[in-house]
Amino acid sequence: MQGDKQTMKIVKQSLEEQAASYLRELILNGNYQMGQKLVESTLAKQLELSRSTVRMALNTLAHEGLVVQKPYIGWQVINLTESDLWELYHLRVALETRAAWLAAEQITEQGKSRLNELMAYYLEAGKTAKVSSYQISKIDLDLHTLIVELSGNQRLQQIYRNVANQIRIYFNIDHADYDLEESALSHVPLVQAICCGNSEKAQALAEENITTYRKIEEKFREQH
Amino acid sequence: MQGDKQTMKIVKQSLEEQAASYLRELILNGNYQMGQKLVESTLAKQLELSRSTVRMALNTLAHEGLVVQKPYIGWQVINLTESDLWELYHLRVALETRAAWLAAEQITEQGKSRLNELMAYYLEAGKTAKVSSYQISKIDLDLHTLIVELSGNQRLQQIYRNVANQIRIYFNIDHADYDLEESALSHVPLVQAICCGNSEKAQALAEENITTYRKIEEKFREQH
DNA sequence: CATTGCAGATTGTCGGACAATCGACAAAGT
DNA sequence: ACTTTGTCGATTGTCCGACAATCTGCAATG
Repeated sequence: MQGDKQTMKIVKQSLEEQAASYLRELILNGNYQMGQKLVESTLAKQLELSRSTVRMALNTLAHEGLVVQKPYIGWQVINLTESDLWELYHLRVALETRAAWLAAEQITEQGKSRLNELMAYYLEAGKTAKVSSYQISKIDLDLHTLIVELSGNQRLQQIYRNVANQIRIYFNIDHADYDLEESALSHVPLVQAICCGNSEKAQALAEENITTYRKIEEKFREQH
Repeated sequence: MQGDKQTMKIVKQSLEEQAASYLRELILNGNYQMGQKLVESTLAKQLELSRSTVRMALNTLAHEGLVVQKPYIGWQVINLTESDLWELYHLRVALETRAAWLAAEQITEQGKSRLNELMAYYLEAGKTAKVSSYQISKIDLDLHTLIVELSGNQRLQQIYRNVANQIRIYFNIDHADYDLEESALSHVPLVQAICCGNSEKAQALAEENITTYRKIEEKFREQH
């Protein structure tokens, strides 16, 4: 009634969406192993939903690339291969470079503050110590996700989210140590370029920035 | 039994897939208008399938961006707005530039011949006369689709297909005349760069090439 | 030892049922 | 006249149960 916003928020989520979100989190948090079988009827009992609803949720996750469906055999959590990582890496390059360009092109004051805030948090965290690649990838993805968000392109954002989620699955099983501070520092020029509205430079830096992650891809190749 | 390949091909497509393909073609060929309502029960009768199966097919098309679903209201063919075209345009840039880079990076003899073959057909068709944007977009998309295919990145290919399909919907209602020959000629340097394995140049040319299509986007803006 | 055939498990598809929600219009109240 | 409320039809959301189609593994067969 007053000027304040009403904080009341009605959650309107279909059961299918809720089931999909639930399973998505389980997969992303590593509760399921890569390639693990998911049986419709079993999940239906666990979630106390009908098989149809579970099936639709799995369908959604399949479209997001988190699970795969083999006809008459079943669903299973995606099993990332070497070539999958290669594909995801190049998709990231394609999407993030354009996102950085767009973000720089139309950056606002609000956007700048959000970027700098997250960057500051990133740098602060970097001072602590070496951490697992899981955490480094999380905070790194947060920053890149923000850049994608600032691109203002919802379709790009949606696709990027799916790509990023698939990458997160891999980082769940990679527990090597990386230097978080070095990672944080390498993002500073990119953030600056975006805030300055220098789109060409932002694009180039974004590409260069991801290229450093190629090390991880190569490391994967050695292991297999 | 002999050395020849057996041409026997068992079609193994679920009813859902068949329904999705059928509806997809209807939408892409302009049999439905943008924003038209699609009723599950009506389609189920038409296709002689159960509502569940139709629903799953519509779900697939929704993930592809061809239809949208509003809870408790229904499904409808996507209604492309100005901002949708803007999003799609930049997605094309992001995907195609990387695809061109990748294609040039790993082009094979077979790839070269396929490219040159299609390019020759393109140039030949260009000599005929002015044609509608529908046809020009079709043959143009064919070429770009081939480049994306030659990138060897299946995920990129999949996403590009969805983006291209959404763009095709718009070209169904844009019947202005364009110069096909000019369009064909503008692609020659790109094809050459890819065949020469000059990835950086191919990337730059791909971006420049799509930029010419910005005219269409601007034209759309004027109309609305 | 290779092939065949069978049984169990799981998915693919269907039809029906009922609740939940939406849009629109009529009815009621001020 | 205007707003609010109630109602109704249409459509989707969800569930259930049933059966066919298919895959896997293993036993039976030759």
